[in-house]
Amino acid sequence: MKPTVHDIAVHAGVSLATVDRVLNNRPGVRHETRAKVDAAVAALGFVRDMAAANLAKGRVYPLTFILPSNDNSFMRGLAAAVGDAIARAAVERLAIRIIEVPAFDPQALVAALREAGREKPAGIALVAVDAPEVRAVVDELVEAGIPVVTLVSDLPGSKRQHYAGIDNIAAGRTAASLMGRFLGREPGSVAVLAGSLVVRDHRERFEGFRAVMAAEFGHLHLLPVLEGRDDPATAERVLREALAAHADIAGIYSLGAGNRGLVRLLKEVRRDRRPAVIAHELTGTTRAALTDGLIDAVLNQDAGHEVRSAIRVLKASADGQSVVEAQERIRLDIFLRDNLP
Amino acid sequence: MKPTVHDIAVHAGVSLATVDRVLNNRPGVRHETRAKVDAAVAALGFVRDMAAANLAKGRVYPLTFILPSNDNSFMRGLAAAVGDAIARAAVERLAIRIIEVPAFDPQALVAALREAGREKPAGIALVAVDAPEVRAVVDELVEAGIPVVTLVSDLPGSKRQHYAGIDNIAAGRTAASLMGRFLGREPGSVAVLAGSLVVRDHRERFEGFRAVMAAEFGHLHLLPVLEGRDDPATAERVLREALAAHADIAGIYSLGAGNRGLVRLLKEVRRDRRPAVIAHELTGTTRAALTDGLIDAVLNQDAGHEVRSAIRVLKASADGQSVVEAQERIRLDIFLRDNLP
DNA sequence: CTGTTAGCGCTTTCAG
DNA sequence: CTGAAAGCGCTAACAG
Repeated sequence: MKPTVHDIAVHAGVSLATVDRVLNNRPGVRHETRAKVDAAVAALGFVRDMAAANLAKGRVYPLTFILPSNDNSFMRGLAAAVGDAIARAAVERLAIRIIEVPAFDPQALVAALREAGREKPAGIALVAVDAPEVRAVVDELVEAGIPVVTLVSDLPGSKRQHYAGIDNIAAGRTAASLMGRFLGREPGSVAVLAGSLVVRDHRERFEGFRAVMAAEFGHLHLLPVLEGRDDPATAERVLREALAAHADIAGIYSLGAGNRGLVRLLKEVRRDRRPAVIAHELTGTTRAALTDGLIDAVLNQDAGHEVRSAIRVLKASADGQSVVEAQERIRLDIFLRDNLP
Repeated sequence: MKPTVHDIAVHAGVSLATVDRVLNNRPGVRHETRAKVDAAVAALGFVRDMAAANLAKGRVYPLTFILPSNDNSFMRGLAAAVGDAIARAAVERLAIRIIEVPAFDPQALVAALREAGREKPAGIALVAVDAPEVRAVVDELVEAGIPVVTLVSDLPGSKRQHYAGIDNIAAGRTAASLMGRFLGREPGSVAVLAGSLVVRDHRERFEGFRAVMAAEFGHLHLLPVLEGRDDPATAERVLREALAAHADIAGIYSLGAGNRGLVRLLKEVRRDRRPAVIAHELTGTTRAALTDGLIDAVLNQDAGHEVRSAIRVLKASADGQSVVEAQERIRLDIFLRDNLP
């Protein structure tokens, strides 16, 4: 039978209360007593029953999610995933609160983090904006003992516990490999449509894409990055101009959002002259385009998985437990017409 | 505050014991009483605290995994994943038992299922062999109230609760799409290396592959399937013969195991004459070959995810709970050199 | 058929 | 600094 606190108490010759104090590193226990308990724990191979502990404590995990109020399909999906988590909140002892902040606004994010921190939640998840002041507050929070994880967009160099998102450099490299393979040996130009290169994910994707294109597919010419601001209309306009200016565009890599504009444009292109197209995020638009043969591949991150992972990590971190590493690695999904979920 | 059994008891004007009886559909409660309790549950929005219930019951979930004693990398990985689960068994209230059976042997599998069933576990997971007698025992077990899930290889038409594995037809289709794209417009032959077409996964992958090749890439010629018996030496031999017989082989789809033989052979081929190669399962061999540029893409299923999913589903099924559907869909991973984990 | 009572393993007052 | 006792939400005998 698995040993319980009771067994530990007997073995160590102390009371339950003392065992509990030691187990939870609470003050008010003599060094020697502590040692006796530790010895008993080791001797009996005791592992705490977290479920019972949580029951006794009536513990709930107040978690705060800070999400950009960006209105694109992906962010809506992310918000929906958090909503799903809220639906399961009762049974998982969660109390999830969402704070919305304007996108790409470091100041707003800092303010939101401060606000979140004041309520001393069991953990905070945020879609990071890569700015020094954000890094500073995150570090403060972590040092104050509040676990923080970044979601979708990371904050490297900060003290955040974990990043629940894909490797964007690998995503860009993968896109380049696929593009190169799809285009074959004939020369041509490749256009890249980003939201904005001031955003870290987009910059990293481009970086990875550029690197592999240069190293492996020298016969393809990479055009200057087009910035579509994640906005369908803008994306359509800049792409239309690019297509007009460069007759030899054989491929398009859309690494940001706003793919509705891209797809509208693609529909106008004669089927046999359509470029190879790789886009990000499986949404209604990209899924339909994939099915219709307008887009050739979609690189995706699973928002549901990211949110569940963030929650698992925050919970575990809140009570000093470890996680199944492999389970928390967010995968880059590659969707073709044939393996749509 | 969340309502508890106590609140229900008061609201319904009955005792705790009666509430418990109703909640667990235990016999010995008058219809009217039952209705009162149900009403109270609905009125107060009561949700049972499974953690507390499990604590009171001292519940553990004895689960039985029936795995083939096949010695290939993938099956070893699967066994390792079950091993990881066993390591976490204590904290998750699991008692996992593994039964090994000879691969592809319906009789042995039937015997193992019978044996597993006699111990009345909380659930059974098996790598199915697609045979009527297996289907029959599985159905018996399910009807006897033991949840059953198939792992990696499904048993369609049976009463199994769930299939924790990839869609193999989609996998084959995806392989074909990639192959077609990789090869471009020039004609050529494509070889398919299977373990054996009597195995359902392999048959389905081939089916999907063939369908897309025929529909989309008519200029490519699909050679008759080679059966390598998931054995490196055999695979190497049959492939070598095929390459000798058909000088125009431009692509190889290896949809089974035994890729060590394939890779050995590929190393002999002059770099500029190397065919496009797509294989299944990310193992040491395929990973290295991917890195070295000998294999172009690897389709993979995450054994760890499959095992964790099977456990979640069995547990949930054992106590009549529902699962997060999206979380239990096993994805087909596509790995290129650039997105290796 | 229904209620009472004593736990499950851990935490938490409140006294010593 | 340490211990005794009550209780988290639920279940399981055992009586009625």
